[in-house]
Amino acid sequence: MSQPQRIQPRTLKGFRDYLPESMIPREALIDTAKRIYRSYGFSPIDTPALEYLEILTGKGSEETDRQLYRFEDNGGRQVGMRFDLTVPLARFAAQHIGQLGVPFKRYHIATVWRGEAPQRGRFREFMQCDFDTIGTRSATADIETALVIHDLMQAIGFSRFAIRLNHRMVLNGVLERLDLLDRSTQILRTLDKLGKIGPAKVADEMMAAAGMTGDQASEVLKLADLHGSHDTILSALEPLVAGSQIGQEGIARLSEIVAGIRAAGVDSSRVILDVSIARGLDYYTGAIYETFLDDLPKIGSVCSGGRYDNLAGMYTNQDLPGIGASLGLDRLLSGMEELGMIQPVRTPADVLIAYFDRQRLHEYLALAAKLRAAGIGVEVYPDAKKLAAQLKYADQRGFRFALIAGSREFESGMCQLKDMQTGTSIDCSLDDDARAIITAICGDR
RNA sequence: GUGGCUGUAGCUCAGUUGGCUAGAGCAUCAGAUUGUGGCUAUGAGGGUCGGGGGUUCAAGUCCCCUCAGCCACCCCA
Repeated sequence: MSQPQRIQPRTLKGFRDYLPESMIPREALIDTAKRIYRSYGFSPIDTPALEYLEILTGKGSEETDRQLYRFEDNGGRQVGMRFDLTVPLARFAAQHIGQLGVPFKRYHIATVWRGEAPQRGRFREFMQCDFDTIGTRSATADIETALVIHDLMQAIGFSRFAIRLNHRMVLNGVLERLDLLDRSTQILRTLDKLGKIGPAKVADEMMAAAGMTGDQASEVLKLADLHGSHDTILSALEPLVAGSQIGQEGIARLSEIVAGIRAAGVDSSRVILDVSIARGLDYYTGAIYETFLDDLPKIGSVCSGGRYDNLAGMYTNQDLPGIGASLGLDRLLSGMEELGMIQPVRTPADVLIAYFDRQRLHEYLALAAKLRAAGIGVEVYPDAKKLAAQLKYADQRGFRFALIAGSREFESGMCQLKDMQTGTSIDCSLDDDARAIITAICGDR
């Protein structure tokens, strides 16, 4: 008799399992995002994980094409796994916009795949939480994008964060004045590293990689020296874009957005005009957003996005401008963990009913049903093990309450509701549809 | 894709210039008069030392390859 050949249980590089203790906060975050998106009228959509390869390739840089998971399906078709949610949105919009009408607001929370080198907080399979408004150039949509980010961050539980706002037209205005517009992609990508490598190295790289003169580099870097109130920065920008109509328009647009955000009641310290953020992606054409945590600036932006014109030009003649942003779910979760914002809970239920008295299973099941009907999560322990073991189980999983009812309790019509955190228990009547238990639990919320 | 660092139990690690059946803490499970968890002692399970090859009388330890993780570049969420 030979031992059966065991297969080593393992996951692919850059792919992960999620245990309950990480999945519970993850789902909570996703639920919060959905709630906020929906509160602004964004509707959910979904698209296939697999697309025809031609849909996905050639949309970003060479780099993104290289990172695309691609293969031939069983029918001999060349297919690829979606790399982000924006390209599928473009295809989706080109295909369905006739039925949807504009403006169209959607959110899309789904998994995407990129075959790049994994690092901390970077994986080959990860989730994006996008929301976008397409079919309008209105500044209202730009304002609303910032408001969604703001509300979302607050709903998640952050008070110390800042949304950094910029406009590509301002950047392009500066480049136009310096006659550098033809190299904007390279220059902006370099500028985007400012927070990481500092102005001196950015200047070096601008001269080396984009062939700029030292004067040109320092002109561009003046953007980074602008600090202060929104009005201060906006007026300081004027000379930097002098003579550029694009730049003028960008400034006008930026001030319109800032004014709108303020009118909606957002504390102005939450929105910072940072005309040095550029975002690496070429397709942004207007407002750009990045969101940083005051307490963890080095983890980078946790919610980013911007305006792009001509989203679906590759697929349709219809003119579809849009704006949107994406919550960096994994980055945010690791940040929250670092800040101690995540409770170590391994159960979604509130109460564990101990299976105490072997004869009383049906009473336990009936009681559980009553509590569930009141919206309380309840687990009935499956085995009539000794109470200590069941309480230990409740403790380790993070149940907030244990409900203890043996023959003694049933005889008196009462049960013990034990608060696992404090260790104290209160007696609750079992009569009247367990009303007493329900108020004791819900009153605690 | 390029470069650097790392890889011993589920987790954090020890393991002397290569030398007998590879250890600890935490975690897990079991039991300590079968009605009360977190603390305390007790016991048990769990490792082909990431995998493969080589050098050697002898490899967790040295060499090569490979896989995986971390860091930087690149890019990005």
